[in-house]
Amino acid sequence: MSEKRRQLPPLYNPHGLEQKWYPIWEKGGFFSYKKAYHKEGQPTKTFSMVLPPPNVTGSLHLGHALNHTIQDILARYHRMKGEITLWVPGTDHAGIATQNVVERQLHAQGKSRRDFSRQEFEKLIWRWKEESGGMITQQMRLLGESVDWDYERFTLDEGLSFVVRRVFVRLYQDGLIYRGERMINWCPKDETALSNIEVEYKEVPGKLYFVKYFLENSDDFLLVATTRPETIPGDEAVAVHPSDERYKNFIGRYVIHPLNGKKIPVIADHAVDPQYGTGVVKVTPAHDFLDFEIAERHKLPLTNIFNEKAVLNEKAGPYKGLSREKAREIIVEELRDKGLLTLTKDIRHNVGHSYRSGVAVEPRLSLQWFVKTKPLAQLAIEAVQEGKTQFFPKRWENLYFDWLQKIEDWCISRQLWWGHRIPAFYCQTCAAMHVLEEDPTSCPSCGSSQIKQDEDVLDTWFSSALWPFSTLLGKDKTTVLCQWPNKIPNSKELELFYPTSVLVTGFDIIFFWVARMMMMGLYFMGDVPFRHVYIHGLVRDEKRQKMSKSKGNVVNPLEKMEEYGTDAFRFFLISILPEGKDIVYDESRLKGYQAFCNKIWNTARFIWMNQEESYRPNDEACYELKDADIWILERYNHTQKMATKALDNYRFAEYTQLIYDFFWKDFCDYYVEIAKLFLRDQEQDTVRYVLNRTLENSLKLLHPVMPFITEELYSYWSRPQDDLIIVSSWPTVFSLKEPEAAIKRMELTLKLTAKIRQLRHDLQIPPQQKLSFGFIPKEGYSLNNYHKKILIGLCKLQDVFDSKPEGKAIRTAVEEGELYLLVTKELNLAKEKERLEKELSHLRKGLEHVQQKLSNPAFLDKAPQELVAQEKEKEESYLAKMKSLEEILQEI
RNA sequence: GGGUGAUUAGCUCAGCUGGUUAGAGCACCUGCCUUACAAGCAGGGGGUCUGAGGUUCGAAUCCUCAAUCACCCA
Repeated sequence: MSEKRRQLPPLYNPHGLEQKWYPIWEKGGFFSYKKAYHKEGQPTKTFSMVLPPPNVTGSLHLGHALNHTIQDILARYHRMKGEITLWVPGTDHAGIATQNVVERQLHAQGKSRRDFSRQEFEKLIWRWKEESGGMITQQMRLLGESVDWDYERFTLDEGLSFVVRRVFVRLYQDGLIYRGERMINWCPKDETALSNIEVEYKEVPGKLYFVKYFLENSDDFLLVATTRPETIPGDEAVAVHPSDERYKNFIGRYVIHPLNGKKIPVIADHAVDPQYGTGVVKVTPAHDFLDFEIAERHKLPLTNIFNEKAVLNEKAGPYKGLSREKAREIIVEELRDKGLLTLTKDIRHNVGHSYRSGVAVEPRLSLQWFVKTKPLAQLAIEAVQEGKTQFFPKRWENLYFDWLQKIEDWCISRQLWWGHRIPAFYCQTCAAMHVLEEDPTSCPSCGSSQIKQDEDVLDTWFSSALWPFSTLLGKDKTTVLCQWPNKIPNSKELELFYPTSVLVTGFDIIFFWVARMMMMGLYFMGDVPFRHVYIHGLVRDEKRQKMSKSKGNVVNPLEKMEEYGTDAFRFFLISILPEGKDIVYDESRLKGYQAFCNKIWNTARFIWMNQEESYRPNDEACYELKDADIWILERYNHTQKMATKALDNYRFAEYTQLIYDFFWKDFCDYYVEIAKLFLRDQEQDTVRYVLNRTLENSLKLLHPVMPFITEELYSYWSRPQDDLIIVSSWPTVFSLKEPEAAIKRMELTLKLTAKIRQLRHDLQIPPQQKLSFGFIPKEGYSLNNYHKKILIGLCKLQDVFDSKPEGKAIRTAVEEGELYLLVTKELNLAKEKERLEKELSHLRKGLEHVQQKLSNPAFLDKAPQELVAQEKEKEESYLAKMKSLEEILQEI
């Protein structure tokens, strides 16, 4: 029989594995649920996820890498468990971000989008999208994501766009979408409305200006405190708190506007904070949320003095054409000249900024579209309260409830050209407005052909909110039309996979996305969009700072994958993932997991070096398992159970930790070392079987987090071509008949191993020098030749005797018996003595601890009897150990 | 101002329903190129679990207060 053995290089090289395996998986249809669906016939259990769609403009950052790896673990795990698994990928058109990219390009050519028609500009963006939009999906392949590319979606696909339109029309018909003139947050840079949650409040330095407003026909004045003097041209009143004694007499009188001399009233309103500034505020109804409310109550005129770029307009009179910053300078100057500015005070205050552009938002009165969110929010709250959707970790539910309970109407119109255009049509002839699923050719009211579609597009998050079902309805309008919302016939995917099993996302978009998907899913599908929501934290740098391009502390995952290998990188991300907290990026651990990959590689290498290439572990053969075999299989069983449980509970770091410990410590450090002793003996078949099976099952346990190396090594066993680890079944436990006695013997062997190694080190006996030990076990313990062979092998011994060896011997304390080292020459015992004394004091402390408990009558009385018995046992064991230690110390 | 979370070894973190002599990785120290792996092997040091009270037979774990830090909302 010619022995052909597989030769592997001694250093694991991850490069090339991604490129090798990913196309095999993708082209082979292994990511497609249909493979399992057709195999199994009628599905028993399904598993589905939708990927949070990244911006089509974006590239893979660390946050994506983490988020996607978590999902890939889940997808691969459930697929291996035999569940019909669908993971839907896709990208988001990202209104402002994408439009900005193309506008920047135009700007570089000295142009703006206004130099083009809307259609031309849209074409430019589409062209850009086709050219560069696929970058992130290519990067996702590098990460190994097992998404079903057949279901790849883009939020502006025909089908998805049609779903958006149908949803819009329906919500409008149901009175849940309306158009109205309201105060909204306006971004002067992008020249569009934003929703409330797209505004970030940042504490910035500012000034509080104290300005005199003289009373009509009087030398008396009210001192108004304001942070925004540039809005003074829009003032329509000054206001005080109704019960503020200082100003009671002024209510109902008039003051003279400090700039234009207009007469404006002094009003009383509860919204005024008497503690703020002087307790007198100016009211600028069109430029402040609070002032707008006050103005509504007091029927004040709304004077809008800014244009869409936050430049003062003709209503501001002489200040027309000034930017808000310039206007502030000039107005402050003018007030100072007039002697009306009495004081300025440096303060720090919160100013809203656009989360996209970063510029200060301008509260602005304008005509916009809104979703009436209260009724929808109620559905979303109840669904979570009833447990239809569960958050992991659970505490995130509080944040979700909080937000939904105080939710305000959602401004969904954006003054952009890139996105889903609002399907509202205005008749130029009869002024009627129609909201329609299909573009009309004439006005449904008067028949006029003079109709115009609304210029605005929808907030990108509006389409994202539909993602869990819009993606399952088909890419084209026709498939959507025949499937939804008509219940029959329904889409097969919708039936199989909605509600999706779990949504994986960061806490920062619970409001933006999770809550809104809940609202839309419940309203349109009658069920929650996902059963579970797994929330993970943000990745931060070593100093716990958020990573951002401007800080220059971004870590590029692709570089790290290149440097350390994708599997190591994935394992790293998951290992440092704390439950529901932010993640601190610590690269030293990444290096450690690179080493782990190498360890796996070399373990396989070792195993293959010792067997023929054609070797397959045969489950049918009758193996006589020895103690070490039983021990390692039991350790594996334990790991399998715990790791499976960890995955089922979304405890990802625990899952990786368990396998890491098992593989490296139990399997490599002990079992493989033991196996070396038997691989040339009679027992070799058994040992080889256990080595192969343990490795194989470990690879399977590892596959979800380390897909490439596991697939590579799995392929080295001779097996049918289509038998890939990605579609193998999740490993089960070995059935072991009454393994306890074997495990007990094995544990003693390993304990003696540790003891002997410790002694050798303490006595500074070089590793090469062979030693002899005698071990006399207490009753209930025994060592046979098998165990002795292990001891001899692991500890480099000459021999192990069953009695105290002849000649000078040093005794060492072990619970299970007496261990003697045969001394052949003078040894330095100082270090050993020191260690024993330390151990003795340790024991003394432990004993004290136990005796304290046992001397407490309340403990004996109230604690469970088992525990008391346990403590008594402990006490005895302490005493015994101490006694033998003391004896040994005396002997020394 | 309201809320949430954190505080455990030099660093990053486990420790889940109270019962361990408080764990891991990295870093550190000592000794080894033992033919799978020096990206390795063997051994080791290091913590009054932020502080103060309380509940309990028993607290890193539960409660209260305080301190510090972080994040979210206004």
